[in-house]
Amino acid sequence: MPDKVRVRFAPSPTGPLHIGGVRTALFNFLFAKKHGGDFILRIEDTDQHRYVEGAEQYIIDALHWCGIPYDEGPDKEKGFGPYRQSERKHLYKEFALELVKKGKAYYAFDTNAQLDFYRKDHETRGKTFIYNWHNRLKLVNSLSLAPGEVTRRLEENNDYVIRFLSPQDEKLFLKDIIRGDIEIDTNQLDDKVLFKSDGMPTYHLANIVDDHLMQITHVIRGEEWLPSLALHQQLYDAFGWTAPEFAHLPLILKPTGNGKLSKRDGEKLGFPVFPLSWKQSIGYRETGYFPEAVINFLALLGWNPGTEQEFFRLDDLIQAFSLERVHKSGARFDPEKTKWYNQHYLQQKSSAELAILFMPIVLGKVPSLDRKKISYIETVISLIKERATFVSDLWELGDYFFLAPKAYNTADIKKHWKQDTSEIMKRLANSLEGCDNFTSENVENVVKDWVAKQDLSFGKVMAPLRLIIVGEMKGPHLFDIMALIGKEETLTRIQTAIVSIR
RNA sequence: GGCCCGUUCGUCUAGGGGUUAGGACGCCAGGUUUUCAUCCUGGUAACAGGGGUUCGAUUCCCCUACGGGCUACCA
Repeated sequence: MPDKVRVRFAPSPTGPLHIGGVRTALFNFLFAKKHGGDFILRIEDTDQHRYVEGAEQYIIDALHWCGIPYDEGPDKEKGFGPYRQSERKHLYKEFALELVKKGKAYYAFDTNAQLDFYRKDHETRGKTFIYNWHNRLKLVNSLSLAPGEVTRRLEENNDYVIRFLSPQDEKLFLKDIIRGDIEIDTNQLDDKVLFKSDGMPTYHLANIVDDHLMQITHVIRGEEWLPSLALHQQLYDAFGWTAPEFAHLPLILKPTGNGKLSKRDGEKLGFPVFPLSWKQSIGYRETGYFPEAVINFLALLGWNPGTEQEFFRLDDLIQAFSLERVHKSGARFDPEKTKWYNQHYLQQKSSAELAILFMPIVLGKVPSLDRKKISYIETVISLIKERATFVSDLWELGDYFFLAPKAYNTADIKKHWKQDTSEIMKRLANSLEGCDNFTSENVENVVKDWVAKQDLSFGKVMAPLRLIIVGEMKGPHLFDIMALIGKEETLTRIQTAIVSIR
């Protein structure tokens, strides 16, 4: 690789970036950083009709949250800008005209209505209408019209588009880093519109011009672009430019059913497809996923290092990444594995980090809680975090550290609360009363000594005691819980239970 | 329909002419535990089918099937 590697992520601001787009951005970023190159964000907003307010900012925010920084972009001018195609509008027409001059493209005056008619008509006859060599002379364009007529139409400001003149009977040999060699017969290709009647370029033209001007060395994009590769290669050739190398990424497929993952699957199947929330659709961030988990999961979807390593942080990915190890086939999205990754990264975080994230949730449930009790929350988290996948799980897992049980699990009562249990608990409470230094160890000793003297089994005492303190048969070491909520609260809970159970 | 790309456990995947086809998620079972979970151990489960090539094919080639993408003055 002689030149400095420069790659770009070029989303269209037609809505929120979805998880497939994030992965495309990620792979671009990884490739750039692996080779010490630059990663560029370019906004492809050439379609004014589909422009969605806020989408561009969403893309920027999403990349930021994911931890995928770009070296150049709309808000990071580095001499190759502007990075928004709408602001580069003035550039494209002369390039389109250059191709017309070279005989590589031509004017076409067909109206949408005419074209629609041809398409529908062909369809009803079981055929496909393709605007190319076999019918372009029967259509309304500068190839079929007399030169004077073309000039007249242009002078009268008739609507026109500029189409690429796709060659006849040629074989194209294309190269893709992931897929290898691809052979295409140009007779199958259509004369794609390069320049629209609204004065804007189409994706194809703008893309090639900008990639060239921005000195992009590698184009890494989704597989949906593979059919356009032939056109793009021909465009580079027509301009006399050296084409970048191409890599087409396999698509991310729906977890179940057919087709690629779509924006609607999230709501239907109950998992996020967007990094951040967008209107009604909840995002990964808001669901409680850590960006590390999302990145790790996404990286392993369609790529793997060839080792058995499963956990990668961004820096590890940069080290290990290579396009050669990207798969050819589409990968089904698996929400379960994403959760597993999140659980892993949650475990990696310290109780102090988690306490900061958990605090607002606790405050929401117990508004009266002393904000200074962050160290208490930290201790709680250290006891329960190993069973959590999300920060939000922490409440369900440890609510009894903050509030006395409102009810007791009926199945557990049936199983563990016998005739004499109330009496036993009453006596246990008495002996606990005498425990002055209420630490986990001391409480444990007191209870054990007491049990030994009573001719009772330890289990027969512990089960109902857990029911009293927690409300059901769950949670960490019971004496840790008792010590943490304190002697007074422990005794209160025992009293409450004796009165309310049976 | 046409064109292009693909196909290893349910899912993500390793592997690659001779392997007991490996790992991970999930699921199941056992162990640990005062409970639940964690954790540990084990188990379940795959080379789409048919032809070649070859001493030998899951691996290479062809066909079929299936899956995916594209087929706009959208990107």
